[in-house]
Amino acid sequence: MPELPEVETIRRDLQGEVVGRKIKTVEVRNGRTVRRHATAKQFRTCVEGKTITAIDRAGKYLLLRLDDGYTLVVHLGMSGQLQRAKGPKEPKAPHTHAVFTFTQGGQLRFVDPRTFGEIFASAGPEEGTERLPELAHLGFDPLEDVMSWEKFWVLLSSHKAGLKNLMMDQEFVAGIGNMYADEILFAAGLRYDRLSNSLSSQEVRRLYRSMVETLTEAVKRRGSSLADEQYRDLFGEVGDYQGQHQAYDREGQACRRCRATIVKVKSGGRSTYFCDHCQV
DNA sequence: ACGCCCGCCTGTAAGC
DNA sequence: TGCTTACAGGCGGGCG
Repeated sequence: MPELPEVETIRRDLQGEVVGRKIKTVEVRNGRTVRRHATAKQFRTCVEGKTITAIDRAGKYLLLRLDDGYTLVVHLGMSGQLQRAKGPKEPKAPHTHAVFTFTQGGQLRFVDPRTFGEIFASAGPEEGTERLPELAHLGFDPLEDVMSWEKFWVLLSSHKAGLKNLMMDQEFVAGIGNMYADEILFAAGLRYDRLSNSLSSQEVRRLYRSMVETLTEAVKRRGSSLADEQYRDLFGEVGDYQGQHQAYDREGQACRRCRATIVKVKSGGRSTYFCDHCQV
């Protein structure tokens, strides 16, 4: 499932591949992927004929800036992929739901078997504002928005929630999903069910540092591709961070730090992996 | 305010 | 062997 490191990897790929290109046509091939527009035609008029000027990211959202101030927003959901294609003759993968064709040739395709992803165009951001109204609910971005650990402590203690639930809450911090939440909490030596307002200053510092370092390292390795998921970058290549995982998807295996057995529990309907010895 | 559950959706894998 | 069931989870919404 694409989380911040996977989305950031694709953002960097897009920067080199589609910035400066003009969208000639958009083909919408199913009724679920393009959302927040009355009709697919209304969406098409928002993006056709426009040139992509920059690629930004907010949490797990990709933001393709267009030359008239519009933003083309892409969320990959659980199984979404963006694929670069040379042209219309290249065979389309199953579940190809949107195809952007550039005037200079070449295509950008959105493929998404589980259709949890979405695409929409926004007229924003308004002059003088930074954030799209549709994404106003998102919390700070762990890599884009640097903050002091003291400020992080204030934010943490203003909630009384289980640490994992809070780290996955996109309104608190944007971009962390089930997999990286487990990896971050392992690196910090903290259990998933510790209450956010119960941490010592040392634990807060460790959590903040673990969040930034884990995500940074995962970006360096171009994200995680597990056996049961389909994450691929813009060129169809798998990531390289899954081999570095300490907790996620390692039930029954030895903890790489203390050799105790990694435990799997269900929390809020989600699988949670942790070391009962290293994480307190 | 927070935890928890559901529905959405398909591919894979385990179970009978 | 073949069908059924469980699981994977991002996100929004509802409920206690």
